[in-house]
Amino acid sequence: MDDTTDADYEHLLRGADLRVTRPRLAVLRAVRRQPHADTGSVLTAVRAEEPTVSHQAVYDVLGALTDAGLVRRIQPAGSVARYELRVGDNHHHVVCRSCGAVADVDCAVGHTPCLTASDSHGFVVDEAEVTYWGTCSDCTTRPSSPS
Amino acid sequence: MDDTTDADYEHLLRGADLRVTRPRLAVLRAVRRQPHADTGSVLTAVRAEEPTVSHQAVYDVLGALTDAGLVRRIQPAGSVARYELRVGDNHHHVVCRSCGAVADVDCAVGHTPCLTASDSHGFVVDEAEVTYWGTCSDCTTRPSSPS
DNA sequence: CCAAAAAACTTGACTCGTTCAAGAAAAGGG
DNA sequence: CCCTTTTCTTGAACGAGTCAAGTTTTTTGG
Repeated sequence: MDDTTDADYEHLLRGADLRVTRPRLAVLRAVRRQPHADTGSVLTAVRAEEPTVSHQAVYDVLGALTDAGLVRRIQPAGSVARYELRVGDNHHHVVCRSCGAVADVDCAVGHTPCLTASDSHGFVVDEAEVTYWGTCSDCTTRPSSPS
Repeated sequence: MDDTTDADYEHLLRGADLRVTRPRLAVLRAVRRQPHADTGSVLTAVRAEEPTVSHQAVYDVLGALTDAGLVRRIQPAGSVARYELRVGDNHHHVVCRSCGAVADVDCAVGHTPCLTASDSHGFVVDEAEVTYWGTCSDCTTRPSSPS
């Protein structure tokens, strides 16, 4: 399905004027394997392959990749920062109020749905982010039982 | 424009089965005066009227009022929690990427716009939150000049 | 109006995601 | 292969928010 290789990630990094390093490749692999992973999970996953990578390196890498537009950072209210590789396709997220699980949702309307705000108070708007809130199927089935 | 009195707030609180206390009234007044204020600002504003109120009380009160649906908590990525009195009218927010300023935006489509996600992966969705990202007029005029 | 029960508040310590700073190591151009 | 720049390691620090124990206030019922 997604057989992206390290060579592909190299091209991505170079195209963004970023040096190719082992920590960065490991972070990209980790985020691909676990979409919506938080920094801690990425750190754990990275260290499974590269045991010497520091937590600060992961913060730096995720920041650099986010600035370069190679990964997307989301942060639903009440959650820590989470990262994903799907970028530039205007998709949104459903978040479970009870367990915090996140899933992707393709935009209902198709393209830049509610993008044009009626009155944006002088703001120059460049993105509309939609977050759906609800309860995931696990939490619906098994009410009030923390993971 | 908004001449809500303490008596009105009393009714609101009692209607939500919450006791009427000086800290709660002070918090409601503070949030009315400064929509989108963060907890720290609310604390400062409250202490101008009630100097002995603890920071924990403000956290408790804002939590209780949020649970009761009397105030709404928003938390754009990269920001601390902010609170507002406008509740239950399905409005959204524009957030300035550079200075973090927040303004209200009435829903472009009118009512529950993108609410129906195309495929919600088994989630039971009860709310669609829209956040517009951009640059406020101040930051457009005066580029890269921190407040 | 007073007392008892429940809810709310004060105080102070603490957690944890994230950032800051200084120096060491690695990447890439010449 | 060396030099410059970027990136990474190490370790301390910051700050929003939470936890816990004990006191005060609100409310209800006598």
